[in-house]
Amino acid sequence: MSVAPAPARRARRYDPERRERLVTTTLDVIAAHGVAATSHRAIARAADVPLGSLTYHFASLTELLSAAFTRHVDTVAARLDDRMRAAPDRAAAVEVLVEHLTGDLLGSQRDLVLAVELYVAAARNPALRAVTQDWMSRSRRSLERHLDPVTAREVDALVEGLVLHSALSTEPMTAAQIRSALRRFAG
Amino acid sequence: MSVAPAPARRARRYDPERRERLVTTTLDVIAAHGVAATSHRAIARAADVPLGSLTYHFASLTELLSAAFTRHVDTVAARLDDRMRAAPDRAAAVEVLVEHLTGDLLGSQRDLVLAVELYVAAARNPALRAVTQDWMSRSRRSLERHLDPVTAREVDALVEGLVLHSALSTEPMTAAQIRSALRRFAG
DNA sequence: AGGTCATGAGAACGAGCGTACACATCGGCG
DNA sequence: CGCCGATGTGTACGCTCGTTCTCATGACCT
Repeated sequence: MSVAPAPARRARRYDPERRERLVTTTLDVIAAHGVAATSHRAIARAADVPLGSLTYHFASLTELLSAAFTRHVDTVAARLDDRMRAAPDRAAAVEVLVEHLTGDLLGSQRDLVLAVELYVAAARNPALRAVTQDWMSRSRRSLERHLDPVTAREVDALVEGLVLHSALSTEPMTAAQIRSALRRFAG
Repeated sequence: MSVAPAPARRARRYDPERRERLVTTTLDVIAAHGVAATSHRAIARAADVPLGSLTYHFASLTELLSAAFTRHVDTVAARLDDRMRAAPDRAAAVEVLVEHLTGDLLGSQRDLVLAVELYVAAARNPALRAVTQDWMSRSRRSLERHLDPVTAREVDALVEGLVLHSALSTEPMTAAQIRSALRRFAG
């Protein structure tokens, strides 16, 4: 008779980029299933990694969530600021904003969902609130490249509301409606 | 010797309003600790009621959450509509909106928190999304009493963004800033 | 070449969860 | 008055969770 089958121990893998990959996988899981469903085990499954690996690379789940959201905010904030910096004047800046909203955010459900999920999580988790604050201040600073501070703040709130509406409404606003709303404010 | 102490079974209580009380207690727990922390056991503790009582009155936790949010939305929506209906003209309606935002929503952290928590929960729970949709459509209809549909929709999004900003920002906008933003749009 | 230690793997623990269920109680109706 | 079904109570089950721990492995340094 043959020996009993081995306990199917997974082969050890040399994986120097694992920590990095865990961050991006975490963002994927959040986008797909929400923060509430983002557990160590869900991430481990998605990254095809043993459970223990997560707490080895990140002291706690909160730390991992924070790292993931920080990366996401960095990406979006940098993209917005690059575009705003490139805009020659106020009118162009408004167009940039329209494009930013209709093209990137509303275009990809992913960025939209991540934004809302971050808002949610931050409401109860102080560690994540720092990330939200960072996002808000960077966003506002980008807007102030071409708008006065008062207008910038108001546009920022409007944009936030548009994002939220589009994420939750069954009939999101069209690009034309968004352009009209922004022009009314800052055009 | 005396008999062993009774197993401390809680006295049965005649409590005809319990179902009703569970709804309001659920809202309290959500406001205090967030939807994510709102479990059967947390509600039972807060309402001083045994665990089994919750599943007796509500078939599932989702059903209880839905009932609670529905009640909250009804309250806020009715209050807003009453005030909008009472406004004689567009200018008065804008003032009503300012008061609605600065006085009620932003004044009480409670309503603010409940709004954000509902947004969050609805993003993943279809049963709750119906409640959000109801809130959005009723809110928009109230605004349309004095504003044209396009403006109403934009103001609605702006208000949503203002609520979100105020819920999460460490330096929320002042009443004067909010008034200025709304006037700019609909004044 | 050999030893070491960062890294990887898997099992286990204790807690909290939603839900189901068996049993106790009693207001209200026949 | 006597029962019965609506209501109230406590416990148990099966599950998932975050975290901890032990042990294996092999890349890198001397």
